[in-house]
Amino acid sequence: MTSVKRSQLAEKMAGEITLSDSPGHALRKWRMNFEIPPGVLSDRLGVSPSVISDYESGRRKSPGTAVVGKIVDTLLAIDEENGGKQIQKFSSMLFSGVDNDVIYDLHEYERAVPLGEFSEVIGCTLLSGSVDQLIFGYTVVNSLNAILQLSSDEFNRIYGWSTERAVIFTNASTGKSPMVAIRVTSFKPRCVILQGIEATEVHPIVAKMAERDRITVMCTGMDIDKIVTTLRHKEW
Amino acid sequence: MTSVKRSQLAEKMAGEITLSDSPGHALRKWRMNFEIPPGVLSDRLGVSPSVISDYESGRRKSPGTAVVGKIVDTLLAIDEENGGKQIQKFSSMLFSGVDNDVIYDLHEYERAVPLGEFSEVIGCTLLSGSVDQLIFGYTVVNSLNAILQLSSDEFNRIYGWSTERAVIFTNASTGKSPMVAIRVTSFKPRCVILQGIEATEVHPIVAKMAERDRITVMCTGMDIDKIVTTLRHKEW
DNA sequence: ACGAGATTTCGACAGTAAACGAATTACGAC
DNA sequence: GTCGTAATTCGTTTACTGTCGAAATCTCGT
Repeated sequence: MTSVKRSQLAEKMAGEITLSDSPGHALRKWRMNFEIPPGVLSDRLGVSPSVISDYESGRRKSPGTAVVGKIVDTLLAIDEENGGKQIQKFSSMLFSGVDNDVIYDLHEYERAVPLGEFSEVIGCTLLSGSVDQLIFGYTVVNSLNAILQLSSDEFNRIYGWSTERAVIFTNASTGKSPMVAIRVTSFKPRCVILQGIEATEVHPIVAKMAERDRITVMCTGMDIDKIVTTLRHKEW
Repeated sequence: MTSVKRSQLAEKMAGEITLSDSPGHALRKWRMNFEIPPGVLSDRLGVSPSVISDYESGRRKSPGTAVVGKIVDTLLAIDEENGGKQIQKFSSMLFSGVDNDVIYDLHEYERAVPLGEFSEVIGCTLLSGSVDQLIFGYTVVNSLNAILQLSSDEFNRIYGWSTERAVIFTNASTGKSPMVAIRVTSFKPRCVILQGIEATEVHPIVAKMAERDRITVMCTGMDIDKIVTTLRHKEW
């Protein structure tokens, strides 16, 4: 399962390293935070131990994004194999109270994605509105109940960095509650996708509410894990 | 004034760009988010416009951290000059509800900093505990009142990424309230610094409470903006 | 205090990033 | 549709990254 925590932490680490005056020190700091010896890291990266040492000592003043990314990812991967203890430790610093339990996945694309294509790859049926628009990311909301109990401040977080996005509600029964949740807040996503439900099972009021906020509504029966895997790794 | 929002956003941007499969696209995305034309960016960076284009088109597959950092910083600088509209727009995504008003500054160092040196550069007088230890960062808390109203979840955020840090309370009167705030929570910083107060003005109970949690307490009369500037840019 | 293993330093080198500037193409305004 | 400005593409140069491997150095356990 793709972890929001993991990618948030990765982003924080990469950001800190990249902005640092001495990326080497930042790199070392994080490796030490994860309590991973240089040798283990270099093994996993398939490079000689001297490489790690060279970076950390600052011999390379401005390592490329590829290297930084690979190192960050490897640190996290090693930690995950050991039970994710450090990721756990840092997770309280991320995303305030809203985490995995509520948001199953949240992702921003680097360019505008045509909603038509997006919906196609996850097998959507159009219920209302137009598919002819662009989105920049998506959010998969896991538990509607949990969402309803969030403070408005926290709620806004499900919108990530742009409301030009699709919000996917898992295990919808009639689709009414998700639409109510959207209705009562001021931020409107471009598109709502109801997962785990057939077009015929959707409550008729859903289309009405959607039109009022000019939101496109679709449904899909595809398994949620398959959806997430597809959406995360798709090259648009 | 150093803005927490600004550096948080910078970190997010840099992280996203660094971890991206195509840093060029991420770079472009952010420049466009800020609505800054390539020419303006290149001017500000003092490079030819083709440089920007080359990065964004992906001719450089793995730009160095220095370049990414400079571009991110320049985008933010240009936005700030235009009133910080975009920074504002994105700030709701950062740091949940806790922001500038409460936390005046928050910073993590890349290596352990001796508390002795740290306290010396900001002109501290030791009141209780030992100066012979290491810290990894600091937090400047602006308004004690605001702090007291935070939820525990939010409160923990003042600890940043490690409790091995100094927490500086501005405009202390007797130092009692800050210590109470610390007392009632489970996370303990290594050191509390009371700003804007003389050693003789500190309430005697402060030392007692500090000993109980084994926290070093100091005070300083140095101006808070000077403190922040000093601490941010100091090379240890 | 010794030695094995881990870590760091450093010379070498191939490949690529960083930058320029000229040539080309795209985009608005009229 | 044409002109002018802005943006992109691309050839070229220089400097530095990315990597190795050998040698030097550090760090523990006994």
